[in-house]
Amino acid sequence: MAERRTRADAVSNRARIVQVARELLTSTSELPMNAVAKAAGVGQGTLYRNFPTREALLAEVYKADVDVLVASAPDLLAQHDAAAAFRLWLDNVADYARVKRGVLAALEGGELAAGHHDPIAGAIDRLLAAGRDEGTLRADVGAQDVLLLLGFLSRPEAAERAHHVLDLIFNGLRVR
Amino acid sequence: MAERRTRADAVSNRARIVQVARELLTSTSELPMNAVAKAAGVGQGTLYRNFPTREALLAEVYKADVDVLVASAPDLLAQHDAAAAFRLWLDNVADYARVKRGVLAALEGGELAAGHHDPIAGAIDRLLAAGRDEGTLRADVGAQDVLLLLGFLSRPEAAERAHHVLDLIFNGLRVR
DNA sequence: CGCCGATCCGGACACGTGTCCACTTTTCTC
DNA sequence: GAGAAAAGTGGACACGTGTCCGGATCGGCG
Repeated sequence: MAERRTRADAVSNRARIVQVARELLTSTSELPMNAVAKAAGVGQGTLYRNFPTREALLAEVYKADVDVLVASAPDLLAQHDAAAAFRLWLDNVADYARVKRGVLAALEGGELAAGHHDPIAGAIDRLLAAGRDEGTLRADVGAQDVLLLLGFLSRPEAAERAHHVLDLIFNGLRVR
Repeated sequence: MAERRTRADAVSNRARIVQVARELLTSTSELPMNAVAKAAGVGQGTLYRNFPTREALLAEVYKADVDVLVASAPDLLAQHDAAAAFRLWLDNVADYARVKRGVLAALEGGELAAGHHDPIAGAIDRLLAAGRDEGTLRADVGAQDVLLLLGFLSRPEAAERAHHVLDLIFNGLRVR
């Protein structure tokens, strides 16, 4: 029995990778995986074992930001009716997206896998449920749908039209 | 003056590339550029000069399909009111997207460049304009917005929810 | 017909991604 | 503390993308 604990060097390696990635992202928005590996002083194998995809790494780097975003949902719900809260939350997402494309990439890697269940999806679910109870948002909408619609934010040309398109999306989610 | 005409071999090469690409796509949905080059018996340079991006190549391959899609817009408008026509057209897009992801990729490469002006955008503009005149579709929507929203179709997990999400989008574009 | 220069060819390169596995290091056990 | 097994390492590889440029090739012209 007695599960072996994870090796000390493994932990520090993982931490150093995230650290290095964060630093690299301050200078450019590029994030070559092999550069991360080299800068962190680890091999490609180590990097990819810790973070199978670039998204996984970005998710870790921007975890804090994502957490703020997720946490803002209940706050908004406390201060506004569900529809307004939802609308405001969408704007928050857009703002984050504009500053750091990475946040977007992170949430796009959305875990469809079992157990893990994406916190962003959770936040959206909350907002949708509130709107549903309130009778202002369509009942046939799931977080998955919203995530799909929000995907446009990752396109580079979306920046300017973002808020307008969000308007259209929001309009479509309201009950008629 | 007297513009030199394009060399005969250049023309045949271009044609052969498209031909080969089409054949490769019948077996798999993958389309490695270097494989195309090799199969067509040309160098990478030649391939990339003719089609700078994979999307450009796909656009050429699926040109016929896209043309059908574009041509269907006026037909639908002739037989239905603008809102219905638009809704039906969106379904057409989704159907094409499901069968051939390539069509999607093709239209996503949407020429923002001058002069060329994307035929798909043209079709959308027509539909939108009709809806605007009719008073059933929002006046503040551009083809660009619709294209952005339609982007979700290229995500692999969109397949099942596609029609539902299109419903939401359509709902958002209607006047309230 | 044959030359000349514009045009086009095509493969070598530089680079990034992601996988694989022989080897090293760490932890546990005694 | 010593030994062994497990856990982790890291760099070589295979592959795909896209660029670049020396040289072959074609079309125009005398």
